[in-house]
Amino acid sequence: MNRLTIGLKQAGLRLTPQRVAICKILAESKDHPTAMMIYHQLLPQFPTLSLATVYKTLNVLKSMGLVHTLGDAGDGAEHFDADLTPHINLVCVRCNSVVDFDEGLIHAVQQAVEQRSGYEIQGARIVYYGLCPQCRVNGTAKQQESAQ
Amino acid sequence: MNRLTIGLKQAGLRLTPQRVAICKILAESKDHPTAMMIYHQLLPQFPTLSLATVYKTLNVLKSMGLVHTLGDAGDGAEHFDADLTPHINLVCVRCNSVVDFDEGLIHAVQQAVEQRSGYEIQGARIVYYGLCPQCRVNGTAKQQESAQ
DNA sequence: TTTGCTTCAGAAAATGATTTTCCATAGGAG
DNA sequence: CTCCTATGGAAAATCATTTTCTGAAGCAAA
Repeated sequence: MNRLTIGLKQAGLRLTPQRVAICKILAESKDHPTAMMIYHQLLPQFPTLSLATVYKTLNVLKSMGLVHTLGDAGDGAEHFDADLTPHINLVCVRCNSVVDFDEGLIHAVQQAVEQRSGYEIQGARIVYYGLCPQCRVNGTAKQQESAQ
Repeated sequence: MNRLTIGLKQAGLRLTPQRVAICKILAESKDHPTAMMIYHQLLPQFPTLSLATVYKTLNVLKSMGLVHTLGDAGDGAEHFDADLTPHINLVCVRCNSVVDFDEGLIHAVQQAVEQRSGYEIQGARIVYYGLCPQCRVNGTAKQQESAQ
């Protein structure tokens, strides 16, 4: 029972096994999964699981503001992030990995933006993309040819 | 002849009228257009223009690093940004508008990230989303139902 | 428990953005 | 002028995501 399932319950939605499982993956994973990744991860456990169910649940969580979307990481699919604390995502353009990164300065940035722009800020998507340390070293051929 | 067309030429690509026109729109527009928006904007001028041509050109520019992509702004389509200087994009979740915002602090953020993460940073996507001042005031119904 | 209403998962079809394929042509090199 | 490659356009293909429809629970009230 984590923040996500509690949120669903408080909203009056049913805690079905599928939803609980999806929430669990989101809450525990550090790799910012896509709907497809969640689907495959749960298939052994729920052989009849439908991708539509995953998408529906993710959209519910998103519309409730319980998860954020990062946009695609070069693989053409939407990545989800259950970590709502302001943080930076580092995307490697070669291996398509996404990792979190904490940088205290961004709190100040958000404050400044909020005050100077007049926007009512609901969320942020701070993504830096480039080569991760590992791919910088490997330097040569692409590790995965990407899914484009 | 702007930075984009020069870039295409230097890469040995032909400066066709279509490409020049697409570059022109990218270089001049402030509203971070999608492929579809560019397509419609050019249709009067090039009645036989194909969406595929727009996408191909945009992908060329993107792979050359001459434009950035912002991810979708809530309308399910990729938005392009020809302004490569580090800046913030503010997305209004109600009217789907995208505006630039300058905040000096982000230079320091990027420096810090680069040094502490070990990543070779090639670009950034810094998007804050929420309600723009106008939509905060109007408060009620959606202004535009999306740009499809 | 039984009745009736509402929500949900799943399958399949639909949608819509983006990409690919194929072909005729325009431009440049020699 | 001739060859060769890059290009635009039309149409088909892809692929992620959404919608529709249906039957099966879950829940409330009697």
